Amino acid sequence: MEKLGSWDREIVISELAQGRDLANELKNQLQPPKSREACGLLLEKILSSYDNALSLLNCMAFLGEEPSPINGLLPSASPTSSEASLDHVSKKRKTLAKWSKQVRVCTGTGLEGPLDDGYSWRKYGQKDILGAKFPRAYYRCTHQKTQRCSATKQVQRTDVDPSIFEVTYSGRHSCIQERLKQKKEIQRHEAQQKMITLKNETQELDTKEEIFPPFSFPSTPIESDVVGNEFFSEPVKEINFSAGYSPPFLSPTTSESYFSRMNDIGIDHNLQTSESDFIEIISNSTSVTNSPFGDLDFSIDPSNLNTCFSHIYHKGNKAADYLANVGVSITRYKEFHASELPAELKSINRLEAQDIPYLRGQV
DNA sequence: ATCATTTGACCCAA
DNA sequence: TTGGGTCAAATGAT
Repeated sequence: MEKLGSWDREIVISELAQGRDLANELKNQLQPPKSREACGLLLEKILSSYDNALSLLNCMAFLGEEPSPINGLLPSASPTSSEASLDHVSKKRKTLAKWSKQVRVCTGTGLEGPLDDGYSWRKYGQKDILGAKFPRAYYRCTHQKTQRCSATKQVQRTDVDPSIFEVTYSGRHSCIQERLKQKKEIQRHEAQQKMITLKNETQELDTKEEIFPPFSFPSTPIESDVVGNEFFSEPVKEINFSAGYSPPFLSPTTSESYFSRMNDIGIDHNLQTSESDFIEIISNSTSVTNSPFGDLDFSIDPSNLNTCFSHIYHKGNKAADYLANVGVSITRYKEFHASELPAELKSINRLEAQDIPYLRGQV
């Protein structure tokens, strides 16, 4: 009988943590109140995050000794738990585990709602169901043939509330996208842990800056070591991209450390978009642009950028050095805050090492 | 040309 | 026999 694997645990923890973070973000959005759309979108993401976590827990409960339905989730009527736990039907084709969840469609946001669950599916059928207003659609994993992935799902609009879809999953993914997804979830969790560590380190650095004021040359071996080792020479983790998957222009390591460091600098609460979304954006934009952070600047709220940049800029040499290394675009920032931009940055569109006064002589 | 979706036909368990 | 699930040819999209 299938047990709760470590990656399952990681994903559940990650989903719940994300839900918590999004809820916090929503709280911040409400004081002062922001757009209704932004709040609605956040609510959808929060609900989706909890849905995913609960689905996983429900699935695990179903596969385990005691199938106990979890709040809001509906274990499928077929196969029954007794059928699933008994193997005496050896002649019968082995029935796959099933689990359902209800997904609310978020209209007007451009999202496809229940169909976008992180996997790629191929529709292979649709049936009118007796007594149901809406037809049931049948999907199988896109990689069923190439990778023998047996995952399928059925999607049906509920009669009572057409904005809610019931999605019934059957079978587990055994394809590459599943493994990549697992890896991504684990990385996200690791990044969160790392963030906490780095935040603590930042507080130590803040204390040091009281001794070494901003915009001074690194004057001690200790400070240089901190800049060189802690900020820019982080060991590179190995990510193996399987055939058929094109790696992003920035390696996941780069993007991960980017956010870790952004958080390290202390601006995580000012970023409107979550770290995972950024990773998603980076991955998705590979075919569109070759420029690092090509479209990324448009994902950050300009008002937050203001805070980010002023915060980063005034943090001194380490932050400037860091920004120069990541090559952050400040086009968007300039559009909205040209008057507040430090003189050194006014004539440039992309922050480079030579744009940083303290680094100018070194490149 | 390739891949995805649509949809009527077919299969099979109940 | 019937309803639900799947197949596969036709069609559509890129």
